[in-house]
Amino acid sequence: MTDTKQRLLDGTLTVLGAQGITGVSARSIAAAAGVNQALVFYHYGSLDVLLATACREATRDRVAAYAERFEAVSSLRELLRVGRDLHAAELRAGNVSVLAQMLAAGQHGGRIADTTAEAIQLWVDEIEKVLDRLLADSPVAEIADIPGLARAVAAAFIGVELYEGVNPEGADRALASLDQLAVLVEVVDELGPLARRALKSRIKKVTR
Amino acid sequence: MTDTKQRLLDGTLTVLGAQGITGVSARSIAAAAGVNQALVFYHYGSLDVLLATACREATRDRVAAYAERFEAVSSLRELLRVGRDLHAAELRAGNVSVLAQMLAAGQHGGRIADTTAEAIQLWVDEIEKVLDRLLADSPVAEIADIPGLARAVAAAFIGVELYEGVNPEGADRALASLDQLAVLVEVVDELGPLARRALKSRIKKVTR
DNA sequence: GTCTATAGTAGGATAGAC
DNA sequence: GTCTATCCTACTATAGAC
Repeated sequence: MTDTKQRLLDGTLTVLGAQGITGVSARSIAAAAGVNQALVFYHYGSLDVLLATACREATRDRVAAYAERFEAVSSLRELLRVGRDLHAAELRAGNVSVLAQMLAAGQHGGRIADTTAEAIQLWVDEIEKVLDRLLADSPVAEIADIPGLARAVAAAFIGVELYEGVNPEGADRALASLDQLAVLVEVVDELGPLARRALKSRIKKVTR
Repeated sequence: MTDTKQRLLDGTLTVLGAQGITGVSARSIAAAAGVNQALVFYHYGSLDVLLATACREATRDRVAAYAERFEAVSSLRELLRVGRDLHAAELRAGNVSVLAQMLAAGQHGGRIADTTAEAIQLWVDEIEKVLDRLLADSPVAEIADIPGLARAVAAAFIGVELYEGVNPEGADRALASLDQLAVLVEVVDELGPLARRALKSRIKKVTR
């Protein structure tokens, strides 16, 4: 990967973070990268390809950077904790909501949509592994589709990232309330075997 | 409200739904509205104002249209049901994710950000009323900040709307898993007074 | 209120010198 | 690989006729 190609990828993330998808252009990206505008097309052929590549690489990097922390997660509250740390770190780095911006841009098919779906899947896979591990013995696993739950968690996280952009206090409050809720989930999950058996039988009755 | 002003508002929603925020321009909106491009500026002064107005009005309309259904909700599963119906109806109408598109566009302050925050608040207020009612006697109310929870629900819903755009099957699966999860919540919520008291005391212990 | 016309600007993309 | 220069298109916004 030549220096310029990489600078263009970095520049893409910079612009997405600083101005959002509406601020993206070959010129704005090249300016952020400190290179000539024509090089966007020389190296990537089109803006779409550059955007898609930047999204894919950035997501791969972030997922890899957080893989260890995901592996160490041993409760739902910790999973939320990792999510909040991730959120805070991205905020500081200015890389906020790159995925969210790409999602908005990719609502109508095409390369951007495909790439964004793949990028989200990288996160979903990580979350799914964690949920599999955490919920294996839980009543939750009896009734809920874990891969579906992982998708819900990823989508919800992206929604909060976007919400943060227009209402930081509201987003913090939302995350705090989820943390409080996670306490309840853990308490339920730590019920003794007797209560748990009662719970499972009730679940069976309701879902039958 | 003159006919043309209204047509421009409708046209704005059409373009946002069909092409997303990146497809928005005075020309594309005027074309969708079937009016002259210059009228955008005659009636609204700028694109930003038109976008903000359209978002505000559209959200007001949708919230008003669903107010009755929200009032009738008597369980978390029903709340989710209303959300899914809303989601499906907007999908069919092509009005999908107008709020999500505006959120993406409003990530960096300005009129769009303010208007979007206000629009989301309209949904949050409705959700909060429902949660207040549903969770009044629940252990959840003991520990969780209901307004915060309402914000989390609204943000998560928007995230799923966006996810739907790039992965419809994934989004459906996510919503289905939440429905399954809601069963668990209801079962817990319907525990007898004895079990509930035990739960509350455990919660006190954990949160102390 | 609505139209045409247009000034001025920004952006995608390419050609060709170096 | 990188640069300048440029073409062409699309956009915002305004002026002025009707």
